Amino acid sequence: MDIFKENLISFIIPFIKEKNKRDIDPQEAEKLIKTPPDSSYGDYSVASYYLTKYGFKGKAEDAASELLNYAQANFEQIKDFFSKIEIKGPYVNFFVHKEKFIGVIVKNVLKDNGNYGRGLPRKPEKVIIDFSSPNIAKPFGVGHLRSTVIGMSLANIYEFCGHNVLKINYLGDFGTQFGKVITAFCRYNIDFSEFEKDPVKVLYNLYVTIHKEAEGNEDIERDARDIFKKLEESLIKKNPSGLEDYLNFLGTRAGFPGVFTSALDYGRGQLNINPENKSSFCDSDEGQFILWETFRNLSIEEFKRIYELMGIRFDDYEGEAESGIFSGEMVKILLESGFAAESEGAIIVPLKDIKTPALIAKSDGTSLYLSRDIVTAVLRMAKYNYDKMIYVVGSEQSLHFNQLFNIFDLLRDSKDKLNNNPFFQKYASSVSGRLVHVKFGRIIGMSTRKGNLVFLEDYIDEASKRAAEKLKERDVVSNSAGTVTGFSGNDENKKDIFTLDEKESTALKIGIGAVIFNDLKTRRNTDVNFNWDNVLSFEGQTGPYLQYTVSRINSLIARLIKGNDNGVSPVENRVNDAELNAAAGIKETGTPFDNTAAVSERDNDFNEIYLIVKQISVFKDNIEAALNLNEPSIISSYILELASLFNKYYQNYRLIGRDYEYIKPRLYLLRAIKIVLINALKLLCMPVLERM
RNA sequence: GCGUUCAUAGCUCAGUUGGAUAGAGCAACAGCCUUCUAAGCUGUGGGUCGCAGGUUCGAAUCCUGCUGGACGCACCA
Repeated sequence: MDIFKENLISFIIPFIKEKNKRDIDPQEAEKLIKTPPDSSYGDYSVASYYLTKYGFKGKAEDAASELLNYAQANFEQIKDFFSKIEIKGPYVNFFVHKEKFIGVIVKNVLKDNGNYGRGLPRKPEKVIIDFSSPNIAKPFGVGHLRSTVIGMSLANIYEFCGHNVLKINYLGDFGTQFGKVITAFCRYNIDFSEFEKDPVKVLYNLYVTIHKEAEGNEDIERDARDIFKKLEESLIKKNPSGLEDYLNFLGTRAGFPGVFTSALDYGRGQLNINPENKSSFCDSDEGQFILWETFRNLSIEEFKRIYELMGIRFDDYEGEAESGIFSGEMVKILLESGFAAESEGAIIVPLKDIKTPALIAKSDGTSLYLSRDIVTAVLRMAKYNYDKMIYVVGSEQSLHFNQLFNIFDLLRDSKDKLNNNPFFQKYASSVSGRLVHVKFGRIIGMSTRKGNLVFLEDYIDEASKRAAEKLKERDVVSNSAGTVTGFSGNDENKKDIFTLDEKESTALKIGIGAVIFNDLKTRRNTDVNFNWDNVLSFEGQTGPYLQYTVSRINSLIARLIKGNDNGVSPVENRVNDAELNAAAGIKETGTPFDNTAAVSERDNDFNEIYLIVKQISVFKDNIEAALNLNEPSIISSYILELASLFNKYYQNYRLIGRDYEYIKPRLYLLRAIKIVLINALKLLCMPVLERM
């Protein structure tokens, strides 16, 4: 919120208090202030419909004219900030002092720079964001991309708003599916040279093949389950400590041997498996365990390479295996305390709101997705004592999370039943109310030409290739004078500005930008209709458009500072407080404003500049909305609008050739726009380019 | 069948949480580069906000029903 709105809020509070005979705090009063749909109506408005909720009797129009009378009588109090008040039907519209508004906002942006828009919550929370979470032995597909970019963006947003964020990648490294992969690995012939080159792809193909074969073959399913059972048993045997000791360890962080505290601590497996020694791995439980470790590590290395490429970082890698170790013990506790019951040989937790049984153990006693998630939430509570934990997972898993959350509600509501297991009770009963499922829609209709799963890397490659083509097109521009190298002019600045390496990395960043923004631009809950033409078009509401806008501002600023050949003197490249204040028309001491505004209301570009600055001023509000709704797309829409406003301005008003006094405040404005664009792009994990 | 979720321009989507005249981008058409990067800008056309009721000063937004789509529903994750 800007100081103009703050001023208005404290201005109307006494009025409402008097009429309402009741205290009203600023947050409540803020809700009365709306932004009119068109700035010609004013900058802020109070719709009198709302006033009727505060003790005003009669028609809204009458309340409006009462407010107008009050405002006019006391105009003195706000005259530094507002220039005009108008009434239009039931609306009372306030017009800010635009020159001052521009000055103040631009100055704030330049002063705060990378921190512009940053917020400080009343109470910083410890927030765990669990996202990406790919399955090992499967390639990183576009399905995981959504979780990855939404999660990473949310992490950035929470951090920017002052919370303590922990980014966790919860690897799908456990379960019957690995029984299947091991079965397949041992059953089929492996092309080991291929396996060395791209192990994850080989493992994925094995999984696909065995999955198909298993459809008409009960034996394969059974074998896979058996192998998984032995895998889980081996893991438990290797980690003999009980849940109680482990929770105590996590709670106190005392030294504790034996159990993994991070997925990266797991064994590395055996990296030189070959046709000669393959059967020695397949034939023993220990060997199969080593295979599992090996597949895990190969996958993690592959994931890390892709994260690196996209600029994604995690604070911790965890794995389902860690929770799998303790799943059996947890189930036992829930059975003894009466939360769980046996049903058809398996163990379930009966829930009153959800009919679908919540399965927490299979009939063979092994763990399930749900049971591992229960354990994980408890382990993390001991480890981190989080205030909030966000799962960024597709909406198709809503039922799973509803079951999970309902189980923790039960554990809280009937926590006395856990009295016999205080170590478990301590953590499990406080989980409820802190878990959030941030779900997102599916990506529909994405397939390769062969109709298969699209690998993320191929997707990025495709986009980068397209970007490289566009960069190349710009190398040679033909015009009426013939063919010229280097954009459309003969300015030395622009000739051959890219080395070959630079061109390649630029194309890659554009490609990544296109891919990421395509996923973050729509509200996360809607399914994304995938369409190659849409993704590979870089015009309009796209990532490259935003990156281009930043590059364009850079280029313009550089030219303004340098001056040009037409005898225009260069503009000084100085930003210090005195300069800023002068540019903003602000006196540092005494009254907040003086009468000299740097951009004048008489300038023909004034209104466009004002609209840009107005958009800049609501950056923080948008970040807060994005945080409250866990919705990065709010920021996407926001910068698209800002970029569009700038591009319109750029196209319609020319700066080069104007005199110094005219250019200077606009140079500050350009810097402010750039700062906001970059801050926003960073929140969306978009690569920022200096030039393109 | 039960549950979750969605339906806004030809296509892809916004829509300030119930407010002023429903907005963008693609695509189509007509323009704008010897002067700040045309991945841009300007203009034109394009709407029964799925359908029917209800709630009230006021509904794309809230409630009910219907239609249509997506997803989920016992030992996968």
